[in-house]
Amino acid sequence: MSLDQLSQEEQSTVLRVRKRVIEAIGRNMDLYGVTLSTGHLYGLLFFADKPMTLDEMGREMSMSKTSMSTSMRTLLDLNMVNKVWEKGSRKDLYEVEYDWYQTFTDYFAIEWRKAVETNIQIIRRSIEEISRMMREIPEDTAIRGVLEVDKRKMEGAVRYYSWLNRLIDCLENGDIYQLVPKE
Amino acid sequence: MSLDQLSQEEQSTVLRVRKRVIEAIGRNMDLYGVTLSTGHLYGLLFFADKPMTLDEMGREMSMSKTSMSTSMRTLLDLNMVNKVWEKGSRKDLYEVEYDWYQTFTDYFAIEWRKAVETNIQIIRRSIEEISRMMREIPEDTAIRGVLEVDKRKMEGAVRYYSWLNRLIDCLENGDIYQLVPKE
DNA sequence: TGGTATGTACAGAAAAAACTGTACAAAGTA
DNA sequence: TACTTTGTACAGTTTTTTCTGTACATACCA
Repeated sequence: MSLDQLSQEEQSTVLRVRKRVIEAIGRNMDLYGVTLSTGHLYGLLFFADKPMTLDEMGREMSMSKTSMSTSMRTLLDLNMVNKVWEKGSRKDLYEVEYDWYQTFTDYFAIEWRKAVETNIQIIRRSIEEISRMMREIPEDTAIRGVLEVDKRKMEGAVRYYSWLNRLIDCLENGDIYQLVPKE
Repeated sequence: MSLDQLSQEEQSTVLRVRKRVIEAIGRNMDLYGVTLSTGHLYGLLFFADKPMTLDEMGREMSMSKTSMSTSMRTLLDLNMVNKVWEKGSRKDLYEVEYDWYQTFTDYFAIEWRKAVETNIQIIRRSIEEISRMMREIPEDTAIRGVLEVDKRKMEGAVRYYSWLNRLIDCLENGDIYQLVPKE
């Protein structure tokens, strides 16, 4: 059901309400590391009654096509919007992922998982290196103590990262809903 | 145990290993919305053997004191570092919060909670407004359909936010460790 | 109380990021 | 095949953010 079937006054009423919500959603999308204007684009798409093309968005947003294109790329990479295929149309169509639980999960599965994996690898390698050094150093020397402390700190970090990994697993496989049901 | 008890060579070895880890930690701190250089400062503090003052950090970091001051403020606000009081010293002392589980929880309790609360309030108010409008509009009109759809979308959002709120509760009260034990 | 050390506010400079317009590549259509 | 249409790469511009240095407020000390 499209907006242009409505009277001028009705349209502006609906748009005013939407705008406030779009603003609110967009403003907090920096938690996902996306730009305010990308957030607005997302909000626009959230209220769209059907998948939209870049041109349609441009009509409502006063943004360059290039900007919109890169914004959509960002949102696609985060699985926050989906590309929809419609035969007969050459244009790309976008629609928001309305399953926000999934969106939340994907964000962690994508961004946080990536960070965790890199860090865990770097730290493990560093622990290895330190252990190797320690084997070649006599006991009760100053450097041994320093290495010991550093190593312990890094081991703590690895333990935390492994927990975070398991937490993300629980998001992905849905176990989290046992503890925190959708309602 | 301080580094300057060690030989030049030993020091450089330790510093090389640390630097790689600091780099890794700092690079991914953008997930918490903090700057790369703030991340480096955090990393420096992570390996420090005792709470540090701004001047001590300045000696190792080549950053202006102002920058460091604001960085520390940011990290304090996120509960990622703590201010330590040591009598006899006029200087502020900072040390990292080594409980990273707590750090993770606090981040959500602070940043995400804030976003959720604002959005939930704005959306609830908008739902109210729409409901009020609908009561004054005859059935089976075009605008009613539009309002209906918008309302349903917003109700979905509220449901998600309430879930997120409960998830953050579970982080704060520790219930999360039933599902994902620290090990 | 005056003197000194310490952290931060503020304004301006530097750096980074976001945005735009053009030019082009890719893919569909006749 | 030539002709469109559509999305994106890229370089340059604008905007935003981060960083710095100075000036100042605060708190401690003698």
